[in-house]
Amino acid sequence: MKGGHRPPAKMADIASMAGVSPSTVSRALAGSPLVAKKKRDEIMRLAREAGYVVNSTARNLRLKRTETISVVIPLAHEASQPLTDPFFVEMLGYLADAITQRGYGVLLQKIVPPMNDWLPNLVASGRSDGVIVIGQSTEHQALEEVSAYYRPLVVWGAPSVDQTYCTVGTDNVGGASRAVEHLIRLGRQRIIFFGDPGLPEIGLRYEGYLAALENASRPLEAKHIVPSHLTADTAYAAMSSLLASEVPFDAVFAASDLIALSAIQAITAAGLTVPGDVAVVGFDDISLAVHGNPALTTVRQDLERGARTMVDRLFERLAGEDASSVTLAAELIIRESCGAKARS
Amino acid sequence: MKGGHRPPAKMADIASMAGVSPSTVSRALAGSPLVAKKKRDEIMRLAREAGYVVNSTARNLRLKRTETISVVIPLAHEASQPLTDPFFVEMLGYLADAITQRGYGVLLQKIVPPMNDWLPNLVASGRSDGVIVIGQSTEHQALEEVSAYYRPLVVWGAPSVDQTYCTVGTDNVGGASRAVEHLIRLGRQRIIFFGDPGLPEIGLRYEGYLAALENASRPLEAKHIVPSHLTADTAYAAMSSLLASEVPFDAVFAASDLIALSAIQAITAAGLTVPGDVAVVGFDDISLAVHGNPALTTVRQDLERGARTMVDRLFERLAGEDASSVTLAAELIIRESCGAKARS
DNA sequence: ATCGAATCTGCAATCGTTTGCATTCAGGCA
DNA sequence: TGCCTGAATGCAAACGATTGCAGATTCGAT
Repeated sequence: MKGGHRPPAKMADIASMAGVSPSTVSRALAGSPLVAKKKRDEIMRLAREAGYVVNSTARNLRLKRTETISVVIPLAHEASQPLTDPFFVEMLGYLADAITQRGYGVLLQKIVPPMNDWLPNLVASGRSDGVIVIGQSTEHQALEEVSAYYRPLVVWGAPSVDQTYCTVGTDNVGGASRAVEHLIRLGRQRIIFFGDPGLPEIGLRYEGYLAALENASRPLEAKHIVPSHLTADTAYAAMSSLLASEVPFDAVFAASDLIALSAIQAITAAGLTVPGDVAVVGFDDISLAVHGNPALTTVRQDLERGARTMVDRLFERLAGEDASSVTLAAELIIRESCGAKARS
Repeated sequence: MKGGHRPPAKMADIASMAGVSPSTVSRALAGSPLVAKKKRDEIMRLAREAGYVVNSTARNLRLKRTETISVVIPLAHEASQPLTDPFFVEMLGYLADAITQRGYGVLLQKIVPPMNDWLPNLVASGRSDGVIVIGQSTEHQALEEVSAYYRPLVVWGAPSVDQTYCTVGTDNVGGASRAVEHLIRLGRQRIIFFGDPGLPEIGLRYEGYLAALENASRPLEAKHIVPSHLTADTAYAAMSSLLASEVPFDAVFAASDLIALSAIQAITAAGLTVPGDVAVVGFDDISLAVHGNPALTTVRQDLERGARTMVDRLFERLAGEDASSVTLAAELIIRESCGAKARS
């Protein structure tokens, strides 16, 4: 029935079965009206019964396209660790959906930045028709260079002034300041920024944090910033040592949910309560945030929409249009992790 | 320098630059000793400067291989939801690592099971040299059929008697019974099995659960089993209604960490404590387990090793060897979620 | 019967590599 | 000089599809 055993059938095989030329088979399978309906159906039936599927390598070569999109995940931090960050992963899932829906394949690429010409090479290899990069990480320069001559490239992240490549991202500044304003409104006095402002997106969140403090005429004390890489483990350690250092604080604005959740653990482990002693706000709204204990107040990035937008933009660019960068709104999601302060 | 602008250079271009034939360029780039060292270096230099990269589509066609592995994720439950299950995702990460290390690409495929001939089609399309399926889900039949004629196929999951395809998986029975024995040793009286024994792997975990109870001469009460699909949301709801139903229990053995974490939330939300009132054990040891609140006691599946094993097996099969199924040991990881019982 | 148009179908070139085989060339030896 | 060997190179045929163009067939109308 669905056979296709030893060497998989090729178009010529189907052709001789049907007593026609390969051209006709090709046209028939493409549903071309050039071949008579009756013969077309007959050929399709034969092909199905033989379990024939066109060889996409050959097809791609002839058509000069691959119907495949590369999704690359640059892992600046986390060394060679397997992609563990839920943010990447959720984004990847949505991207896979959006790309698959268009009938394209998803080629997954992990990049650990000491690699040098990965982007130009990826582009030149012709393995995919377009490239989506999740996060600029430290690769701004490489992205900039390639985008000068390669159109179908879309990057998740923050737009910057000197940048020509197309980004899609969340309003980091606005989202962050809304979160911090919320903490201030709740009466929190000393709000820590927990994250590494050196990375493009985090830098913007830091800006939003500063803006909110300034707006409320709160002075910034330097020790309220904690540069920290974005892994769960380092975040836990950083928070623990911060707690041990006896720097006083009653709120934490974490640059991502992942480190926010780690921070909560560290705080709880130190015998304090969240939100009683310390309020915590995250950023991202990964699916775990709502399941955290306590559930995490956070700034929501709409990844589904973001992913769809990136894919839309990418296909516009594939079609020759000149899609430009987009910034998506961020939404503050209020949950339990920054409720009422304990009286002391 | 690294140029390659309009139409990307082809081999013939490099050939004419170097004043040789494409054959020579091809051989030079492959490092063949057939072309004189001096000329070889010259050609390589030229190619690098021109930013030339061989077109892999053409190469693949000629060589009849793609240097790409398909990784497919069947989503039996969760409808069309984007891959959110951390188990899949961690596995995917490790697989991507192992595959990339061999210089192969990773083609990601999400399957939502009402699709019919996805596997035969995937295999026949020639887009990849081999296929790894993460979880048998409900697709046992399809796997069985295809494996009859297609060798390079490896599946994560449980081996079953009538099965010819190659699986790699954890010792579900042993792991589960060790977990339940641990609960019994801690003095827990009524242990719920929380999960859907209908799925292959879960079924084995259920077997282990039964075996442990039987060993301890504990009777099984039917209401101690909760069939439940594996999403975080449905698990929360199921646990909530179980708590509301006033069925008495003091321990839960959850079929996965994901639903274990949800269960903990539901239990906490109902005003009970973990592990004081209810002890909870999970299965998988996803990276979140250790960061849970409380940290989750669980049966560890060594996904890194599992992924590597799958890839090893796959490449053996690609090489024509006849790699057979493997079962990996499971390890009980004791953390906070099933400590001492509260006295009542 | 002849012609024209309308339908189908097949030929052959093409996509960019790789590689078996033939060819060229240089140099060594008789 | 002539011949042979070996190293280095190029020719041309794949790989398996798609498609412009030309050829074949049918049919109706004159």
